[in-house]
Amino acid sequence: MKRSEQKATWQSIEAEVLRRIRLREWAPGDPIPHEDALARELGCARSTVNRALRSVAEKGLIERRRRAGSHVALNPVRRVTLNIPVLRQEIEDRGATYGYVLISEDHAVPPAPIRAILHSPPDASWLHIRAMHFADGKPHVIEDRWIDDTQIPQVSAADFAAISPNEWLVRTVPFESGDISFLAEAANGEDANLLGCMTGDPVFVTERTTRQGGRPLTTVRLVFAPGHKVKTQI
Amino acid sequence: MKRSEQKATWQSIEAEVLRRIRLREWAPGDPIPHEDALARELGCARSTVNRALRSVAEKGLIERRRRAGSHVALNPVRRVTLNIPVLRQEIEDRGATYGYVLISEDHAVPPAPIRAILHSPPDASWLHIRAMHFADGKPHVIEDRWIDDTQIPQVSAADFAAISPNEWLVRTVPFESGDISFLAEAANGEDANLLGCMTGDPVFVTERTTRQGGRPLTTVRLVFAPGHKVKTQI
DNA sequence: AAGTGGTCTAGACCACTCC
DNA sequence: GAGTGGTCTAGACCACTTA
Repeated sequence: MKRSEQKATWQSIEAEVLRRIRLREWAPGDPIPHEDALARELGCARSTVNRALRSVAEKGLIERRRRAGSHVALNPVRRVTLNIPVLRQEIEDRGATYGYVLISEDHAVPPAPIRAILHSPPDASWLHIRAMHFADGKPHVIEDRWIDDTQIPQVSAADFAAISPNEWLVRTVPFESGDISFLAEAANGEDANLLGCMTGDPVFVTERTTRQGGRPLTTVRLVFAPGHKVKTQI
Repeated sequence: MKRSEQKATWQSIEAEVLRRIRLREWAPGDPIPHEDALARELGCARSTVNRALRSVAEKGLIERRRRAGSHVALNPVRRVTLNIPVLRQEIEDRGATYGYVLISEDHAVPPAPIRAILHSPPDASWLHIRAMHFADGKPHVIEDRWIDDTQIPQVSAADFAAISPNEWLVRTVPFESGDISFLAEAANGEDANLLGCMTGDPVFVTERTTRQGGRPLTTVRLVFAPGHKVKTQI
């Protein structure tokens, strides 16, 4: 590899490492050369090798541990990144016209399954909002959200007839962590009615809970109209 | 910020940047200080600032362009990473016993929708495999896969009665790129029969196509048993 | 044309782990 | 205790953009 090369970039180092892993020059479970050794072999600084190997590790193809070195992963895990934009953005990015309608807004005690998610006592009342998002006038998704307005007092100033909770929260409330689930469900009567489909039709559902300092701030259930697909690249 | 500090780490710089964005010290759309300025202000090297800002950019909270500088993103996009392990691994990681059965293996011309995905001429024949994966003896997912065995000749040596195409391919075939979709569908009669559910039950479906040098190598459709959830952290 | 982020280098120290 | 990856630094050059 010592031809009339340009300068080695970390991308080129990464490509070389990926090549060796793909061709089983370095087989699953094998240790790979240390950063120092690779730097010498490939004619670059150790930090360049470090940058490349970090990228390979992020892809799940090698595992790195201090003192133990780097090993080719035994169980290569595919890591996929999903972009989750604000719903309005998602619709407009597809060239469709965005529409939004508030369905209901009140305070209520969440049903048991929601309480479990929120670690909420059986008598605590949350802000409950239901709304719909449209693409080109057609129902796109139902937003069913519970908000802890004791933790987010500014919420009382929000006008959810004009801006969706989805968008308001993203723009207003800093969040720390959360979890997301994706699942398939049968549309219940009310969902079907709102989405303009038949009861029992399969619908794609996203459940998301957002936390701050370990405490749930809000949990939302998004029920997408039949036919919705989430796509991404590997 | 010039108290008796430890040395500034890129994580601490990142935390400070995130704090300023959250508190709207730097509002959406605003330009943020240049790397040089931040390095001076926070008392560290520019490369440390660079490392921190790159991390913030990966999270989708700022946009960086040469010459134009870094700006707080107008539409913060949540980025979520999904881990997609080999099916066997996924089941065993949950503490369940993995089971696998080959249903059918033959050569056939794919139906039109699959041909479209594969950019396959109307008369080309592909290797078609159907198989099932079990968790603790219960049907977990149907694997319905088409493989281009002209591009993957080694496939003739694989024994898909003993190892699933899913696992064999991950372990054997290097891939370059691909795409994944997630959707909800109604179980058709055959799927329902295999999964032990009712026809029309909502099922979570994953469609994945893998390419090498732009050419599709394989496309697979995974039909999960009702109740399946994909979970991840933000 | 000029300014900003992207990257490389060489050297250094440190933190974590495994022996 | 020793070796490996993790990170910081100071300086440099480059690539890309936009003014």
